[in-house]
Amino acid sequence: MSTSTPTPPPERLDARPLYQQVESVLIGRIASGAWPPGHSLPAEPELASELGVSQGTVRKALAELERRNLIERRQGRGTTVLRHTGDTARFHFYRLRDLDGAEVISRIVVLSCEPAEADAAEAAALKLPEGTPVYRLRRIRLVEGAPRIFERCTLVAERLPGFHLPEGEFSTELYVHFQRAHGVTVEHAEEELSAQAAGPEEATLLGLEQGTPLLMVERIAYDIARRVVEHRVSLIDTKRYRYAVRLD
Amino acid sequence: MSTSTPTPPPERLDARPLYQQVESVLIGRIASGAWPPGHSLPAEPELASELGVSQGTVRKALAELERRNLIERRQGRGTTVLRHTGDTARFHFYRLRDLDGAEVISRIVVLSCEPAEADAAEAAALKLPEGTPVYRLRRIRLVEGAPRIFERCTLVAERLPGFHLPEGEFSTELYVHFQRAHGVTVEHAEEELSAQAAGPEEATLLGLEQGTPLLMVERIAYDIARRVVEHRVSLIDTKRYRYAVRLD
DNA sequence: AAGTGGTCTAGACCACGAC
DNA sequence: TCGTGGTCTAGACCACTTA
Repeated sequence: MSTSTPTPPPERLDARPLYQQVESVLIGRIASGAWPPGHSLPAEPELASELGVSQGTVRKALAELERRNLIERRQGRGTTVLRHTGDTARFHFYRLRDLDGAEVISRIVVLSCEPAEADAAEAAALKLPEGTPVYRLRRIRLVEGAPRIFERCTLVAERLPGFHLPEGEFSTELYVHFQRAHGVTVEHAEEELSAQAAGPEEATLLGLEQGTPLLMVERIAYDIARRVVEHRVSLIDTKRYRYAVRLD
Repeated sequence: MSTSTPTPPPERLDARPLYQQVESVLIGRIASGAWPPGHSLPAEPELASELGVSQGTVRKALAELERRNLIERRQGRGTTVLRHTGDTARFHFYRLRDLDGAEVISRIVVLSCEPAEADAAEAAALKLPEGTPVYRLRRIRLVEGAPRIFERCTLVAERLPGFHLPEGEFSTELYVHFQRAHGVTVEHAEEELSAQAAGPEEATLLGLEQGTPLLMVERIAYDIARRVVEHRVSLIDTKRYRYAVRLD
């Protein structure tokens, strides 16, 4: 018989490298809540034998999860699923700095919070059909007592069923609340920046004259499974602040 | 004699892991020009035996260089030092997009280019002493024929000795020129964004009324050795454009 | 002292690209 | 066909944390 006939596709449904498959399994356990924030993962050799791969392959998968800020690895202590604290949420998603480069501390005041259906603009931004159930939030951020940022947030209701703000808790960072109350971890976001003149509403709320230049930041936030969670428009008075970016 | 006395510091001048030391050696060869842009690196096993480490250690160092966009690795072809093309320079350092998210093509017009000494503001931004020799550049970027961006660039003369723009070549991306003419590769940059009202000069050059909101981008650019190379202030008319950022 | 992740090695095999 | 980088394994030893 012919020995030159190559083996036909041997039923492999997994063209991806092993370490990427391991990565997917681990992400699934985190995203599903099987391994909630704060959970300690099994040791590397244990994971390796459970999944039937070598420790090196597990390590490569864990390294990628660490790069994505989903887990924390510490020599001697083990590997744990990262918890969104106010600090980490701000560190990753709050780029405002003062003129000396120091982090800007702000206090949040919620103006309104109500269920709604996505209008045309929101639907386009979220890439969801018009009329999709959402929650609309309007907030102000005060820096040293003065209103400097006006935010309109649109939350995807399907991702955050029964969303409501904790009683009297106005100042919680949204992403910390998403994780605690809904098990939704915001992993990354895309932003588009431009300069806009303050309109009547912004001018009043921020105590500025109409036409004052404001930095407009339009954000779309995604969860671990890369599903869209939120659309947010922030209008920032940057007279005394800067939005910091690192390019590489 | 006592066997419990630990060996005293055995003359180790290299507390860092081996793969980081390998990384430093390779970066040195690139930064020094020994391996110029486009150069093909020795194969991994060859590098390993030359440096007296295992191939795995070399691979870990190369992975980090690849992450920093200094080299390109291709299965079957080998590893080469990356060359700044107009495309790569723009991809990494030019974040402007139109309202559909498509890249914005611009044509550069140089208004002025002259040697000078750093004034107080420039010195502070570059973290160099006042009076440090620099070159000052003023440029306009035209999008579809219309002036949309006004840039003031301050170049550190020490990094770019004898800097001058190629004859008649007004439209070259600066970072491509830096690499070709001076062997200086810009690796990363830090930017601070704010909204500013157009002043008289910007208004005239961009054909706007004074007071029109502009996006101000202040950039500091660093070379491979993380030395400061350039300070740049860009004023952008964002009526039809957005500055795109990804957070993670 | 025990257990964890971090480093380093050695070697097998695979997939891709150039010749 | 050969040489390259990509994947995967197995195992040794180190450094850190906790108890």
